[in-house]
Amino acid sequence: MYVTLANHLDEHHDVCDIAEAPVSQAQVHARRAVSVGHHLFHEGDEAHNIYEVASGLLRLTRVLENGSRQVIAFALPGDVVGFPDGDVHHTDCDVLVAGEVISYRRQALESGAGDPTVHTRLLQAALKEISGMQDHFMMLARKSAPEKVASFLMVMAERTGTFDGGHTRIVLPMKRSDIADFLGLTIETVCRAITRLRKARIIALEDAQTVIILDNNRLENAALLD
Amino acid sequence: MYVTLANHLDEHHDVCDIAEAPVSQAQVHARRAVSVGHHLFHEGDEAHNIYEVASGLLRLTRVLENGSRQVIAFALPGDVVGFPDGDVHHTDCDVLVAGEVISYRRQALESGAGDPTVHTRLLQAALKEISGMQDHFMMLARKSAPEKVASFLMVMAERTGTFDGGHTRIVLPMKRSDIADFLGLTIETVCRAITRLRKARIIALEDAQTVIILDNNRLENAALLD
DNA sequence: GATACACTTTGATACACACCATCGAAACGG
DNA sequence: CCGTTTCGATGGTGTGTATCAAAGTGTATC
Repeated sequence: MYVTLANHLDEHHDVCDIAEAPVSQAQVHARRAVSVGHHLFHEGDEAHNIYEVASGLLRLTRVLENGSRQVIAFALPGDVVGFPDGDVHHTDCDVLVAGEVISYRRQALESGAGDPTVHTRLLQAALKEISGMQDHFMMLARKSAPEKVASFLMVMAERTGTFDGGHTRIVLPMKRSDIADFLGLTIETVCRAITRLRKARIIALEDAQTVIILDNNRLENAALLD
Repeated sequence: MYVTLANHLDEHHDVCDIAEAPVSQAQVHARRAVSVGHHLFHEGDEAHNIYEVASGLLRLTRVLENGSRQVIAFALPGDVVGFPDGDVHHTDCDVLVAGEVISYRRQALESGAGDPTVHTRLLQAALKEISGMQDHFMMLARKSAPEKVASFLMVMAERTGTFDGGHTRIVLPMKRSDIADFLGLTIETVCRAITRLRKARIIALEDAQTVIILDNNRLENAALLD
């Protein structure tokens, strides 16, 4: 199963290792709390920092001329966001779930002169991002609506799911409109896909934000509904 | 107008500057001719090199479990391809138009220890790639078929177009199926979109591969056809 | 507890695009 | 020269998803 969200770094390399590692260069990075609704940066802002999510959930968005919005990615703990294009950020980034981020100076990525560990780490994050986005291409271009929603749930389960009585429980902190804008669908289509998964007893909803995966296998091949 | 193909490097910094620059590190890069049909790498291959296109046209593809193919990008002169995910390539890459590529050792990107000029250049190419792919997201997810085709023609015109009696001429070396797989459409839909643009006198076809842009303005807002 | 608002869900309809089939043109090989 | 193949273009049909509309659910406010 490939990852369609922004990519997590090597899981064996815990975020805290970095955040609390001895600082070899002054001002290389700093941990910082962020609250819901706060914008880390806007599209067009000069890019001073790159951020690694320590906890919480970020949303990266972009707006088309016609006003339609695309959610580029949801950034979960371990993800790195804010890779600049030239000198500026090319997406908006705001906070959906409060948490902490580690900010790195842009130079930590762009120059090999600083801490080589951080440099390599950020670089690998950028490369993983490219790979993950290519996966996302496949999904946007080639999957049906139910397949997209099922894939999304699978990825969220893999990354944020908790076990609970033999089943996996997922919390979806984002709104249906965010999911729709992430998958290239409408809100209604997302709802319907979820409803059909529910009626097929593949998933169950505790509430609108909380999904229980009842049948992982069928969720994987969720193209064949009804 | 944003770029939906793989991203060109700074145009003022000609490819040849690098290719023929004094080599400060042995084995840093090598120029090499590639012929039509040749594969530079396959998905899953161990990634030894990163390639910059000097001339010709490359195609990056990926295949879904169900067999459907996605063209991730067409790589034109100035583009860099083959950014690894971990140790392996995550796309296929083959040659659509013969030309020359400059191959760099993967270390030239991943380690800051080598030639810093090359390192920075490859890194910036990777960052531009991320930005360009985000643009491509917008197109795949949010644009209609005619808009996608029009955008594609605009980008090709911008990058490869030649002027000819007041109009821009574009050569499309790839097949309709490649364009379709790039845009997330079917061959038929691409053909029909082109036909409608032609009947609306926005473009003209010299032959199937050669497009003349008759009305740039209307091509930009090509949602409103008929 | 009543009202208001935001969000989710469900229903009905329309249409864009996929799918299937056909045909013409060009390229190729015997 | 003519069969074969490949590619592009076009027509007809079906369906998945967008769109429009409205009801349902939860949460905050007074």
